[in-house]
Amino acid sequence: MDPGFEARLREGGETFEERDATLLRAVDEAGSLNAAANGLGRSYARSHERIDDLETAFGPLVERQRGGAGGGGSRLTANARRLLARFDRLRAALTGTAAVEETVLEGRVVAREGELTTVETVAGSVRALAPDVDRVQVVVRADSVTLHDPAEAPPAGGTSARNRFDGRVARIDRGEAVALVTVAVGEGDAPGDDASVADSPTLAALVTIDSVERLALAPDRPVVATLKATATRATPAPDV
Amino acid sequence: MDPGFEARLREGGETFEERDATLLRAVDEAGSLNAAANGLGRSYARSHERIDDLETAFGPLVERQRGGAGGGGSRLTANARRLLARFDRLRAALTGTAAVEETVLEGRVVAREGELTTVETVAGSVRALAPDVDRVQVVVRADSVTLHDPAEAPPAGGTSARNRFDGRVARIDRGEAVALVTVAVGEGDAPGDDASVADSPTLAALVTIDSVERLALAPDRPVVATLKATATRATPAPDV
DNA sequence: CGGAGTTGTATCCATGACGGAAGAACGCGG
DNA sequence: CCGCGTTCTTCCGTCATGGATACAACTCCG
Repeated sequence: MDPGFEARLREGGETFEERDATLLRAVDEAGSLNAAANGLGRSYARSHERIDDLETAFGPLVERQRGGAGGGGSRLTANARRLLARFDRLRAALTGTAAVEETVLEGRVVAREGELTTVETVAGSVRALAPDVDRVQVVVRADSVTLHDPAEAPPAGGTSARNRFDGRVARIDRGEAVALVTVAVGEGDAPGDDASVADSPTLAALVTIDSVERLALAPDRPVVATLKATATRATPAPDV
Repeated sequence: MDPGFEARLREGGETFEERDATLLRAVDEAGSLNAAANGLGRSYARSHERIDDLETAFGPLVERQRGGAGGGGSRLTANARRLLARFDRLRAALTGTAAVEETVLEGRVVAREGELTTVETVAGSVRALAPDVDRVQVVVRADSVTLHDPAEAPPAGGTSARNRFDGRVARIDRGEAVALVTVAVGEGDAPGDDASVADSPTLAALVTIDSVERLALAPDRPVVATLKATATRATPAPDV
């Protein structure tokens, strides 16, 4: 079951989406709306209409010229390029979060100040942004977990990363440039107690290969994981 | 222009989306598919068909019972509840990234190891995940920036947060439980030089009110911002 | 001056999605 | 044994989407 999404930009009742982005890009490459629509296997008339609609909401997108050398053509405006870049950024951000590994911890809310809560989980207590229910799932995205050398871990008061877990490396999955480090964060496990590592809850952290080497990460090495409360979101737990 | 998305879960050619989630939730509340479809203003026949299709891809979702007390009814399976929870987590994660403030820095790629690059920007050099182009926009999400007390900032080698900026607080926008802190990260600005703060590039950081107080953050106070390379994504810059 | 290859604009039509309606099967309760 | 409110199944009308086609307008070029 793989997660996905469809990115959108809304403005003035009109929504710009993937389909529109590919159309604009095709116009940019082909130099004419006709060729673009043709190349995409879409009808010229609809594409033309679509661009008209988009322009009323997002401002001028293509400069059209009819007649002339080669019969004319269309070019993207600077506004259109900015729109495309904005759309790309949104999609990149969403792609990141949709694709990245995540750790899910079930727990219950034990304190709350507005949206900010303290959630008690098997891995200890976590500060997270949570909706107004009692039992929640805390979602920790692997790319939001920072790992530290225990000797040099920042003191609890000196940083805005308010969640801190002492743990030990359980596993390292190396990729090309990044590595997924699984950290056992069982609360009361004594160092050297093998059984506890196998059983304790884990937290996945996505770090660069570089960091793996700088921190000399290896299975069973102690490590400190920190994560920001504002990057930690909770959702209602399923009441099975 | 506000960003948005449509979350999806794909499995076996079928895609589960918002519409389906609301249908399942309505069945859960109403206790019968008939009442659910009716309440949503959707046709029973279509809703029934849709659930059938979803079940062939995602496994059993509703236990149907026809006849009996009250004519029967439908209840969600545990599988359906897990699916809903999974969908909620995805949506929550996407909502977070779509809604959060972001800082965009233009720059050029000066080094690359696979997907991991070093990008030179006005705010200094940043390690980020970037596609294979020369000029990029680096996107830094405010909830991925961690702030530190300069005196207690972790040494560069002892943490997996590989990007580090020394700066000063430019502005603090307090919310209910969180605050958006704008940090001036100009490279060579001398402390006390007011003009440089106004001109230098800024980085937005989303932290809890709590952290604002612990770190005694206030305009013009020095602060260290760190962020992970794996949470920093770049996209091609628009070639205007 | 005509041809070429566009941009505009209008119209037709195939397809799919959806609601509405109608009817059969079901099983508990009165 | 009958009625009720479901779940199932089928058929039809409607609407939105989008391709296909046709045609006028335009302007540079040979």
